[in-house]
Amino acid sequence: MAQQLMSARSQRTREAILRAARMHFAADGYQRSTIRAIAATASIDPSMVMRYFGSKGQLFDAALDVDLHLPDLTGTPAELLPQALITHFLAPWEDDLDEGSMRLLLRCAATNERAAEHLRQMLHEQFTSSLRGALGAERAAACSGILAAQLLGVAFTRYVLRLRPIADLPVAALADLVTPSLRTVLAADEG
Amino acid sequence: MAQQLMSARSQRTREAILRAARMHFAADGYQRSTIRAIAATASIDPSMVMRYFGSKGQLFDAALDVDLHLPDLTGTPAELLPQALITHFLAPWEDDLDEGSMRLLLRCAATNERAAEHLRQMLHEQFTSSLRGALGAERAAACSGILAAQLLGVAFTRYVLRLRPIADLPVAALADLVTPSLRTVLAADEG
DNA sequence: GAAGTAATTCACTGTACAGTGAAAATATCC
DNA sequence: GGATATTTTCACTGTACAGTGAATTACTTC
Repeated sequence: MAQQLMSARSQRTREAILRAARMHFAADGYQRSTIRAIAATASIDPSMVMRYFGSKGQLFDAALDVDLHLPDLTGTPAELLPQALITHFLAPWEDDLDEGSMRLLLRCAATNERAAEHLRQMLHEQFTSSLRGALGAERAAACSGILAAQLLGVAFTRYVLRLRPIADLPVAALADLVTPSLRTVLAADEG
Repeated sequence: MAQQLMSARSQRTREAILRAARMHFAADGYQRSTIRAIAATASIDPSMVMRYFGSKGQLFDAALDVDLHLPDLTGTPAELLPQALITHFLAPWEDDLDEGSMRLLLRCAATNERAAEHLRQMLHEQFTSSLRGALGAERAAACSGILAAQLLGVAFTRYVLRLRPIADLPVAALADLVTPSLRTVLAADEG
C-alpha cells in the first residue's frame, strides 16, 4: 500500500495522527473531535491531517479500521466455548494497546452510520468465522446474532455506559457472570 | 411548575420544540443536531428555542427526561418474570409514541456524559424498584446489573446498531430468544 | 377598539471550525 | 554543496453555528 512508499518520518507522523485521532474519537465521538485538537495531541500542524488523510471523514474511516482478534475456535470443546468467547471478546477492551479503538467503534456506532456499518460488518465476519469451525456454518449463523447482542450488551454497559456493578467487576468475575447465559444460548440452539 | 402558568399556545410551542428536539437528537445525536434544524422541524424561529429552554444544553436535558415505564413486578411468579421483563422493557422502544426518546437516550449515552448519567440513574431506579417486590431488595440489587446489561445489549443491537438478525425479528421471537438467558441469570442468583 | 401583555420574528454578533494554498524548513540525491 | 523532492508551517477563506436583543405581530382584557 501507499504506506510502504512513505519515508520513515512520514510513517511516524501518520501513526501519531492516527493514535491521537483514536484517542479523541473514542473520548468525544466524531463530531466533538476537532482536527485541531487531534493535531495538538499529536504535536503537529492541523494541515498535516489533511495532507495525510484528506479529510476528517477519511481520518475517521482510517481510525475505525480495527479488529476484534477473535481466534478460530475450531476444536474448542462445547463446554469451554462460552468461557473462551467472553474472554477473547473482552480482551481488546481491557488492555487497549490501540488507544481504545474498540471503545471508539462502539461509541461512534451509536450515532454515526459509517461506524455502525463498520461494526456490523466486523461483528458478522468475526463471529461467524470464529464459530464456524466449532458449531458448523448453520449453527454459527443462528447463534451469532444473539451472542453478539449479549456480548455487546456487556461491552456497552461496562466500557461505554460504565454502569455499576458491571463496570467495576474484575474480568474474571464478569466472565463468570455472563458464561451461563452464553451457555444457554448455545444450548438452546443445539436441539 | 412553570408549565402550569403558560398559555395554551406557548404550551403547544414548547411541546412542538421538545418533539422536534427528540427526533433530531435521536437521529443525529447531540452535537450534530442544530437548534436551527430543530426549529425548522417545529416550524418556529430558532430563537424560540432559546426563549423556552435557555440553551441547547438545557433543551437536551429536557429531551432526556424520559421513562422506561417498567411496572412493579411484585407478585409475578418467578416463572413468568423473564417474559414480563423483556416485554415491558421493549415496549417503549417498539411503539415510540414519544418520538424515540428511549433510542435518543441510548444513543446519546454513548458519547455524552450527561445522557449517560441520566441513563444510569434511570436504569438503576427503575430496575430495582420494578424487581424489589418480586425478588427482595438484595436479589434485585444483585441481578439488576447483569439483567440491565443483557437487555441493553438487545436494545442496542436492535434499535441503535440495527444488527441482523436481531433487528429484523418480531418482538415475540426476540422475547423468546432472550428469555432463557434472563431465566438463567435469575436462577443463578437463587442459590 | 384601545391599552397592555405575551408570543414570535428578524437582523445581527462573535466564534469555532474544516479545508486551502503558498511559503519555509528539512531531508535526499547527484 | 547545489538541485530536487518531501515534509512541515503559516496565514488565510468561507461557512455554520449558538446565542442576543430589538422590533413586530398576535392575543387578552377592559
